[in-house]
Amino acid sequence: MVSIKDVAALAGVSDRTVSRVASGDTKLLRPRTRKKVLKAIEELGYVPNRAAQMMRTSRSLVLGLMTDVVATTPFSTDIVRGIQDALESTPYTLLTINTSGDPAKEARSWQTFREHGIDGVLYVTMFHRQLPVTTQFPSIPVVLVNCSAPAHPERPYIVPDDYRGGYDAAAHLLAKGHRKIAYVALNEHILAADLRGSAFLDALAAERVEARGDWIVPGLVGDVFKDRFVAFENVTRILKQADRPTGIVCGNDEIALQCYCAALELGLKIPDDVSIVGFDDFQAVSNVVEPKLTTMALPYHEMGSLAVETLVGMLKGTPPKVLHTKYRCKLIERASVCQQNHPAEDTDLPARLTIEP
Amino acid sequence: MVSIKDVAALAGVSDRTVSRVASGDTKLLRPRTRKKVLKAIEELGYVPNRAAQMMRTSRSLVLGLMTDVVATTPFSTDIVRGIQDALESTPYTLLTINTSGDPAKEARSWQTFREHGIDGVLYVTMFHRQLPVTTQFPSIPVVLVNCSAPAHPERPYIVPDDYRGGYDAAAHLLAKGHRKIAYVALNEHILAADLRGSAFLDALAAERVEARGDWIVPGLVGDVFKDRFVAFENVTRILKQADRPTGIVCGNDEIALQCYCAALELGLKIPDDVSIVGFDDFQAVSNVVEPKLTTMALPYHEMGSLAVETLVGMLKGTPPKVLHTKYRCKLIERASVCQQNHPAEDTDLPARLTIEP
DNA sequence: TTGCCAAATGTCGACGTCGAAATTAGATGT
DNA sequence: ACATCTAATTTCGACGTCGACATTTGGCAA
Repeated sequence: MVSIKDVAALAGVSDRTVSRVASGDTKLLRPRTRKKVLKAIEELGYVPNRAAQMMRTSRSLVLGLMTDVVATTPFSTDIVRGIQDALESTPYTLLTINTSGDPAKEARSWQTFREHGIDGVLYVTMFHRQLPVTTQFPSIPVVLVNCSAPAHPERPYIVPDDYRGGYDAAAHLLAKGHRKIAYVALNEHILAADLRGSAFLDALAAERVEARGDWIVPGLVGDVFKDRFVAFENVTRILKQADRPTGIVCGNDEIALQCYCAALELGLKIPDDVSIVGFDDFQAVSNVVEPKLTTMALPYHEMGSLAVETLVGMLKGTPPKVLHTKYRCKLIERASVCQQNHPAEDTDLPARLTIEP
Repeated sequence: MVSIKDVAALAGVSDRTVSRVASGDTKLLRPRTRKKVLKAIEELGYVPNRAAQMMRTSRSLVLGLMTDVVATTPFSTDIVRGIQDALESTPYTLLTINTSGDPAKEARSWQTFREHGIDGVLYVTMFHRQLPVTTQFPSIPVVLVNCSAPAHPERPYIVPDDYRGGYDAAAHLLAKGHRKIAYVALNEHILAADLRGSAFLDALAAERVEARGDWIVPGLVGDVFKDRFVAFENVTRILKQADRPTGIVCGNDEIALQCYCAALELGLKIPDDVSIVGFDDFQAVSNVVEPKLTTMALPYHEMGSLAVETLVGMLKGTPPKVLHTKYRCKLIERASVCQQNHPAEDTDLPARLTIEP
């Protein structure tokens, strides 16, 4: 391994001078010396040794990415992409560990991070959720992404605004004139399901539209990670009714995909007979189905970038401006929703609606 | 930072003894001493310092994962999962860098790896492809995954057997009695498209089944990473013909999804009117569409594991048993293919077929 | 009890880097 | 030419660990 000393010998200067050149310490260096050293570095193919730097400075310039299954799962890979993209403009590198959601493995991972002298950690979960109070964090900077830790209010976190996203998804159908709207929910064990579900109800209530109980059905059942899709059956049943909804809000894009299958198999046209709104903008589905899916995009990429920005800021000593961020979702309008000119008899609204602004 | 010396002081032994305990060097240690040191380690929360270890031993116990976009793309995340799972049983950790396919970034990444004293590298591509001859590798152990480097025949690689997969996919439909089979191809710029495509033709030829030119259509067009799906239009056109195929082999599962949309919209039943075989077993699609998709699974997880095994072996000094591995694909039978009892008039086969075994 | 040997533990130094402090080179003014 | 001052460079040492080697300990046979 070629070290700073080899370079120094070749360039005819002291090792300390080489160190200065290598770390871009331009101020106290004569251009002539600098050039001489640069040439020697080039010639020998010298690369600084991070381990040695770290021993000296006790900073590793490595960040830890701890995920449950995010990094290996299709859905939230955009968080990772956002993180990596943002890391580009920093001196940090990323050490990735996947815990598979196993607490024992998580404990071991923290230890590994400590061994590596990780400067800070991005703790990312696949589903938007609250961490159990038992979750412990070591005393290094950590930014939570897609999850919050009620037991650790001092830890910054970044989550999507699922409530608002759910609200806006329903509102979109309402704005397009739909009044008969079904909702196919995510797995009830997920926080996002709760948020989006109650937002759906609130959005309908705000417009004085009835939320029919038999039109609110689960799309996924069973334990998280072992759940089963049931959207197809449930939606098929609903769409077979003579009086069927003209629009469906789905808990995610896979559920929307099952709705597509159900609707199409029944000979219904999308969006004319049924309009469908997805959630997640999971491109492998949303941009492939025909007609293309209108869906609520989760701001994963931005969340990842913001997380890096926040963490790097903390490492510089700048506390985050906003400790807890709820990132807004964005509706991606494609072709699965149409304007609904609902005939009078379809709208079963209280008269007072007419005096609404 | 609590070091080996602090522990030594507390336990009343020399630092060297602590070092031995910490590295699990059981042989030359009295159990009593060991226990004493272990207690001190526990008490102080000592964690070995990898940077120091590395300086001493000049091995980092870190592997580099260099990807083009794999880690951030839904399709081949199983490779990463396979890698991470296999890493579990080794002392290695993973430093991840994503090059976005940018050669400049790739060069920088190699440098970063060198700085970190990476012991070996897993070089993974999203698509099965051949690396251009311009691709350079530094002189450390590297295992290529999902790609090969004709210019570097000494480098081990692990790729899927796309040809055989394509062959078996077509053979499956043939075995089920289908004789009128269409093929919707991947983007022609991808190596896998080539392999699977020619395998399709060979499989049909082997059974003396005609491969109709107008039933072989692209499913994706445009530059890789910027391509556009055209399977829907193309398949719709084919399925509208009076004489239409009873089975379709698809270049991947997303193309299969477009076939679903096309077939269902035309009022055709899957699998009774059209049987469909996908490729990739991209679960977010294959296990969600209704009926569930029969598809050729790429052995991504196994490829990742084998890559780690190979690399770790190389680091131990064991050269890989097999330098270049083609991993077999596996057909996942679900519900999108049915037995086809083709009437005599449908088969337009040369008479000599009757004398085939 | 002594002597011997293997087992157990200790001492020392170097890995590559950079902070602090010390030294030298170069510029400026007289 | 010389003093003075700043800019540029060098010297020195320590970070935590473990390999090589040195030393001590404990057990056991004579």
